[in-house]
Amino acid sequence: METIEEQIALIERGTVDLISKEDLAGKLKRSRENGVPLRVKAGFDPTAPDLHLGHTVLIQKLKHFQDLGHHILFLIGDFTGMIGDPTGKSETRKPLTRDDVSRNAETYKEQIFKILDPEKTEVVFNSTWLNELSSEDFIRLASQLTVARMLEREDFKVRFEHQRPISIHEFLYPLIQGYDSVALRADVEVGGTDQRFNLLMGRDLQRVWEQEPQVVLTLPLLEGLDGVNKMSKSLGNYIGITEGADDIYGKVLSVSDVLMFRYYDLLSDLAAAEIENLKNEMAEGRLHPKAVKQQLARELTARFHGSEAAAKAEENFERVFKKHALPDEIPEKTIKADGQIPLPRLLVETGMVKSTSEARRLIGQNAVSVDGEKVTDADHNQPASGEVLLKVGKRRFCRARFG
RNA sequence: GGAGGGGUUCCCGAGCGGUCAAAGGGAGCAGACUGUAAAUCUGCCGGCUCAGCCUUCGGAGGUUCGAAUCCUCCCCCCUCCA
Repeated sequence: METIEEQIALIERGTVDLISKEDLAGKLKRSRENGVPLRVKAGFDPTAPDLHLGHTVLIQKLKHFQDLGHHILFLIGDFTGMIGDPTGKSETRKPLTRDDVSRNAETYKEQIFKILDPEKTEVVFNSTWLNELSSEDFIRLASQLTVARMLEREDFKVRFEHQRPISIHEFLYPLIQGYDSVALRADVEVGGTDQRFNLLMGRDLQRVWEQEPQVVLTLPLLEGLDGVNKMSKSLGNYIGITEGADDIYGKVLSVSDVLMFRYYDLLSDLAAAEIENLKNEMAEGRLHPKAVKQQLARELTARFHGSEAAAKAEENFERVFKKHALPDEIPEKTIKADGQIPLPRLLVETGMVKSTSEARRLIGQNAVSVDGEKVTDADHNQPASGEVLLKVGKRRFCRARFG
């Protein structure tokens, strides 16, 4: 069994803030003594059930706690979802229906249980207790904090200074998130660095309710594939954890060398020393950057698809991009046509391009081949018999069968 | 309640009666180069039966030979004053 120090080391790894280590040590010690696991809370937005690697930074951390025997409270903010975490530009969201919420919750479970142990994870919804609060309760809650305290939050402060609007309800978000910790009697809350203020709010409110303040842990936001913006679905720079093995593998490999080590630090299960070692070997020219990246791609692909699928994805990748051969699985489409069919139309019907205009452009750009032969004439008519192999760009393949 | 500023193609943002499918940037796509990297360079980037045609500039009407550009009404967003 791990010593308290070893537990702290694992928990602390990769974190930006740990408030505070003393509190954590105290809680771990007490947990050990009376055999009661710590209650570890993390909140998630009910509207984005498509998890990507950015979310897994946090989930991996929860896994660490779980591995140490603690209890995970996976909170779905179906109530707070109505407000939306203030960013200054987001509007109040449309309330989700009960059906939406439960559907999204199922999707969450499907995904997080690829990493977390369902037996040791409790999924909770904050509407459960928040819907019970009366207007009076809300006013009492709001009376606990001052406007000045709220304005300490970076986002509010900046907007206030620039005389940009802050809606009253936006103040409620941190309050409510903090109150969730009270309701759940959380010992620890984990979140992104952008959540620091909200997480600390939990400590303040727990003190008001005469609970021991939770330990706050923040984790860095993972950069997306572009290496600049944070990974997010709306920016399209993400690797979804439900994506296929080939896609995950390919996307990891397309990441820049600088970003690669960021991913190593935040996502890999390798010990910090091993990562350091890889970095040195590469710097000294003993390891090719691509080999290092491939190792990461294998690890992450294997996490969601198993090592066998990861190995296969690597094989596929090498075959398609290095030897310019075909992937082992090519989507097939049956196309209705008699005699012949204009090539742009064929490309649209197979779903490889959005419009005939786009098809014409791509043909003009030397990006289209039929049965391995480049076609450069946009008015080309394809004889519609048997089947043909279509290729657009480097990675779009389709086998069209005429029927 | 009063005053003012806006809504343009995926995003930001120019345009302010014809030369506008609409500058510029970003994103995206393709080609070159590579390690499918990154960076860089080049091209594309509304649709179609594609040297031509059709549909776009918050919505609906109107003026005009001609409107994203002018007028009217409506919807929405923002700022300031109260």
